[in-house]
Amino acid sequence: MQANAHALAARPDYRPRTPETGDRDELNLIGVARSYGRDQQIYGEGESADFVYKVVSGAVRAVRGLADGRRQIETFYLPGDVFGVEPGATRRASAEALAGTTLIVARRSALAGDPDQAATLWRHALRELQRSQDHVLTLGRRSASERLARFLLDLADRMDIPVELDLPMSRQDIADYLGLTIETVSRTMTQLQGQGLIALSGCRRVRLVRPAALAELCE
Amino acid sequence: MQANAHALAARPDYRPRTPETGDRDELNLIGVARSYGRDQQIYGEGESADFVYKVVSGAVRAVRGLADGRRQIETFYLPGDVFGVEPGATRRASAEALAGTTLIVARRSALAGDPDQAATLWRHALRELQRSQDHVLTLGRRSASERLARFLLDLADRMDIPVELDLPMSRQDIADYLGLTIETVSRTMTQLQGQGLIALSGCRRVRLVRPAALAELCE
DNA sequence: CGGGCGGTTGAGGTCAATCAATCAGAGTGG
DNA sequence: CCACTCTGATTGATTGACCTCAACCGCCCG
Repeated sequence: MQANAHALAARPDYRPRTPETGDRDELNLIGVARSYGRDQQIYGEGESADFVYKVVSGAVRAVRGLADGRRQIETFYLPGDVFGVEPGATRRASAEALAGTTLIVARRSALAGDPDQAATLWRHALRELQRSQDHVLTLGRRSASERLARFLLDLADRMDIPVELDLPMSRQDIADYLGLTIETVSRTMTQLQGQGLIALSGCRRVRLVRPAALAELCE
Repeated sequence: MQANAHALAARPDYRPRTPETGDRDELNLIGVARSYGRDQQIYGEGESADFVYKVVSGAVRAVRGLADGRRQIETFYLPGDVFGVEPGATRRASAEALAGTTLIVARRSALAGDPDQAATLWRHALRELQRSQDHVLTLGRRSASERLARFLLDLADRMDIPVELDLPMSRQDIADYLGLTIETVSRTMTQLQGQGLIALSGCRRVRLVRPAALAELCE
């Protein structure tokens, strides 16, 4: 259970992504808390989309798979994030806990009535759209090191931890998020370390030594 | 001016993208019509986001540029599509007409009052999120030929033209949308033609000869 | 006929993928 | 405490898909 589970304060940053939106706003989701273990599925592709979720602690990945086994992680959800709103009635991706994770679960239909909650849900969805569009830019036009630099900065920003971060996901997850292979992620990580931009202590613990230089990498 | 400017009928398809959402719903945007010439900018990155738009005829690209000149097209807007809703107060991408294009323009603030229009706007945004997520999957995990096949099928589906389609965009636009170079797009196009999957008559006119085989390509 | 623009084709280079081996850490059991 | 194993991460060697640079083509228009 971490301190900054939600209500992250707005703050200046070397790479502010959404200066005009302030920061994530609170959705006081009325629902029950549920806990999930490592790699436990929260819902699967094709299931009916009856619930929305809010991350209290832990982290979640949204995954889509191709028939031949290729896998793309669409996004990671961190504490404070709301997810599970779909355009249609069924899930377009599956959601899986990265580690011990607790969520608040609410019926989607229960939110439609409250205009306040509906508006907040709307803002969350637009922010997810924004994220997805950033992701498109990253996958379409960036090199491996640019992708990784961006990923680390983004994660640090979202977790509200300026320099020292504990990756909640495996190398494979990072690879599937960035459209790379696990080997390339690993190589690029050590390469960034060699350039003195980051420092690794154990494969999950990353210190951003020169965040400004990292930011420069992805312009 | 084409026949199917909006209100595309729901119909079975070899690759239905959103069976449960039916098809795009009508937003009777109250506003003025405006016309734009080829490559004319509708709005630019960083400008304030006061208006929303609906495509009546023609087509629009949403573009983001990196400092070194790399360009990513986030999406194309076709007749019936609504665009211009942003998470924040400023534009995150610029919008440019592909050819002669007419739009309906409305103040965003004017829509907030009408709950009906707000709900439709909400659905459009969710659909755009879905598109963006499909785009992520395409860019992250697909080969050049898979990307192109998917692009052509998607376009045919959206324009409601089963097999014979007139591309409203240049090779460069396609390349910037698919995260490829113009040369690779060109080569892949002739390769698909060589395999008998498509037929080109002039570089803008494409006939999907074996759409099922194309669909198979992207599984 | 010549020029310009968008598209195609070709040759060679590069970056990330693939294939394969090794390493590090966590957990288990003797 | 020390093997032993299992899983995830790293490193190395090679391949291959796409990019880069460059020439050429075809069409439109003056």
